[in-house]
Amino acid sequence: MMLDTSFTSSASLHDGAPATLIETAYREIRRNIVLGVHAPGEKLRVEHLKTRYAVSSGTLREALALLVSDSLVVAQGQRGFTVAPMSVEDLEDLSYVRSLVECEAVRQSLIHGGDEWEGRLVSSFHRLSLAEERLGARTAEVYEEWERRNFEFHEALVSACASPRLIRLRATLHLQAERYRKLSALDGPRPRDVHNEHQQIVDHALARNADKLVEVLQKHVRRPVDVILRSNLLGTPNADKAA
Amino acid sequence: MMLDTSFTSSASLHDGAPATLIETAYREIRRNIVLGVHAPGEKLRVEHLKTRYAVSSGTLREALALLVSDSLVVAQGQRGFTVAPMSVEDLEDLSYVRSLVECEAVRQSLIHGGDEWEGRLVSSFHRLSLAEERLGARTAEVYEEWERRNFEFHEALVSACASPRLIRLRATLHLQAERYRKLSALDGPRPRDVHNEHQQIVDHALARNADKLVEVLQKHVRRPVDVILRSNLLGTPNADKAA
DNA sequence: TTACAAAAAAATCTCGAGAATTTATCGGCT
DNA sequence: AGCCGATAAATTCTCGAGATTTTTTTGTAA
Repeated sequence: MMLDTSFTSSASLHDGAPATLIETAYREIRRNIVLGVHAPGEKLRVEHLKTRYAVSSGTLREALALLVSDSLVVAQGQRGFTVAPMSVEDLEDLSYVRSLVECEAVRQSLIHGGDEWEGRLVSSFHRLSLAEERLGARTAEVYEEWERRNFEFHEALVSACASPRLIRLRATLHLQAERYRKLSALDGPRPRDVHNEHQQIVDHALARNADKLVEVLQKHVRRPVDVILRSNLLGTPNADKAA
Repeated sequence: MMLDTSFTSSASLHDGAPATLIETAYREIRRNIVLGVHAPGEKLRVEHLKTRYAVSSGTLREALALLVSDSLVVAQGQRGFTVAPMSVEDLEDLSYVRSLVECEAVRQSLIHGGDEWEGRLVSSFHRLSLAEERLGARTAEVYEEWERRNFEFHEALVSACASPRLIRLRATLHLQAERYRKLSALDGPRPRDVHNEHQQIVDHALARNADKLVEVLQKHVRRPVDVILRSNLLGTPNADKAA
């Protein structure tokens, strides 16, 4: 059958076998959740989605189950599936855990990384920079390509970490942050700042300066929190507390 | 229908709705994987398992998908499901990540924990101690009850941590370690030592001595590694290196 | 004897329909 | 008017059979 998935270079989670309908549906739904087509908190009714994604209920349920393991969908027995809600609290929590995991992974990567690792890092940074220059276009395709290369850059950064678990965990958390990142990009898109941060990351990494690197990385991870808090996107529950 | 699951007090993952067949199958299979009924690396053929667990293929597939998110089962598209392999490397990796997560969660718990938290901790420790005294019996029921209370104890320890994600992550990792813990219990079961460690954990926690607590906890988490390495359980790949 | 290729068997993946449960609607009562 | 229970609709959960793919077996040739 071989559906055209147009996912030739996607180095994403749960890959290795993009040939099943489950996998295809999984990716498509995940993409639509990240893009906001399926809003946070929205109920994902199997009966409706099966027509949208042109698969049977069983297939769809399995795809949704995969999304549950990514924490992008929540399932409550006998009451169906729901898009994972977004909130300031969740973003805080996510950023906190990300910071913990990402920083530790980077430290390990710095210890074990050799020449090939540096090569991968520089290479992915270069490709990311190229995508950054095209961000002015503001089309969905361009943004998604940037997002993909951003993922690959951060993956390369920790790729010398000796712990497969930590690497996988980092990837999952990175994916969860994507929705928030996209939200924060709506407000103050300062690609220049982001580029500078990435540049600093590379520099400190190549200089093997772990403490400086972690410092920048922490700020980098927390950036969406600050942006979203400041712009008051997302209903801040205690926004009226200032009164 | 309401099958008798005999899981009355199980405070486990993916709970909240144990009323579906998927959930029931999920728990049963998980239990059998942890108990070693389904050996590491073993292929989980849906056609065979559907008779064993008396559910249809679709239901079984969904239950297996849930186990994939627990990292107890690995799925490779178009080639079915397999019990996650066990190895010294994996144990090292798991213990490393567990140590990272568990220690951070405990530190947070120590910061935020109040009187109710101390109450939960003392209470769960007491119940765990009671179960420890019965461990001489060496029956499966007694061991499983101990394992359950051990889980609850460690959960209570981090229960004041403000990060839901970190708490859930800890629980997942704890579950993954269960197979190795059971294996290490086969060799040198020194319940007295384990009890002492738990006692120290409680003492340092109540004394709010974070550094000491983390120190003990790290040793505690790494214990199975030492035991399994020493007894040479699991095929140590370079065991013949000593020759 | 070993290697290679085609056929057979087994297993997975996929589907649509039926049973059980939850949610919404409507009528009656205080 | 507002609340509560019964009926109806919608949705989820579950199943077994059929289509694809993978694995094993078998036969043939070098």
